[in-house]
Amino acid sequence: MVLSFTGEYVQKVDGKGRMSIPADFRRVLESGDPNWTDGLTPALYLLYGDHLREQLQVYSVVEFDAIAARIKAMPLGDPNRTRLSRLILGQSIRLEVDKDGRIVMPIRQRQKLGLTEGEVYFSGVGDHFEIWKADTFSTSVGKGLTDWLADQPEGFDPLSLLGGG
Amino acid sequence: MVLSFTGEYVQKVDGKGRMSIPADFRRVLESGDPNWTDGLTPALYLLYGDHLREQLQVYSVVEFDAIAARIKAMPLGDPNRTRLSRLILGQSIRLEVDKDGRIVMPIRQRQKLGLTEGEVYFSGVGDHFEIWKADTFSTSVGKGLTDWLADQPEGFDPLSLLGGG
DNA sequence: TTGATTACCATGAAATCCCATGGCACCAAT
DNA sequence: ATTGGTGCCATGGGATTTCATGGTAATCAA
Repeated sequence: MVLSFTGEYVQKVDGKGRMSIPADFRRVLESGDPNWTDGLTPALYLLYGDHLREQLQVYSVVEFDAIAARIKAMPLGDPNRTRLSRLILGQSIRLEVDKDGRIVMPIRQRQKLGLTEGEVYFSGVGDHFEIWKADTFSTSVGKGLTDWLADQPEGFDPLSLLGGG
Repeated sequence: MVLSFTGEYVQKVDGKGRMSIPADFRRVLESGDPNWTDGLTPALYLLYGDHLREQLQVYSVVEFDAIAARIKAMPLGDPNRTRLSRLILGQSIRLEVDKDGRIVMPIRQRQKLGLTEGEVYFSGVGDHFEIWKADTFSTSVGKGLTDWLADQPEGFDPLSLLGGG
């Protein structure tokens, strides 16, 4: 059974860069780590490529491996393969969740979010989740979404945006 | 468990050509060296063939052996076998990581990167990693990538370049 | 001998481990 | 319903180890 990341959470980051991974997300990471068994802690892949502006992304091991395999399946000379290799493989780190349920995010990645310590915002997006500086998300992204909603007609259902069906 | 090389790191090279292999990469090299056990130091293969312009490549022992085996499996008369032999087998050196986690890169290979001492950039690419002169990478390759990203539409996700599913 | 290479130590910073605490939710028994 | 666990969760502090790096001594080669 493949679990998916849903929900949003705010956690603290201390001076060492430690942050608790929301328990619900840990369950998903565990289910997505082939090497995980009860009692162990799961691994994850933290993406920080240049295509990500103010956020980082986290994938489970199986999801990341699947992406890596698809990159590897592209023709060797393809410039897009090179770009993807640099952005996805080159700009990501494998991290282990520690036994207290935390990861230590390196200083470089924290700086990309615009913080060394403080609060981060986690947002589940199905096959991965995003990490934002809490301030950044609430003032820019969250704001943008509520503004957009305000422009929609009364009784608007976002599910109407679904294609196909 | 086969680990893969991910992430990017900048390290210093001193006048003797010594450079630390990023700790994460050492873990991958260890897992890819059949002769490695706890307490020992792993070996690696440094490729500097003429097909590599301003970079060098490093493969773990198992990965390199696999490539070597595929070359040997080609027909003896095949001119491509000869070419591959020269570029991959002929233009590579086996090195041992020392107990401080460093390798000594010979002067010839450093010169190929355009440096004798200074800073080098490591970039993980899955089954191997690349070594660049730090300046070269940031001004040419890194620059090219960010320029390309700037040309993409707002909210562009590089994963959309993946083929198949 | 002399220059180059290799092995061995030293150090500050950073990362990791281990333990401790308070809070909240869930369950059971009164 | 109230009380008292029991356990997981988020968070903090201190001690310990690892990393990256520089320096010095020993070894090797010509």
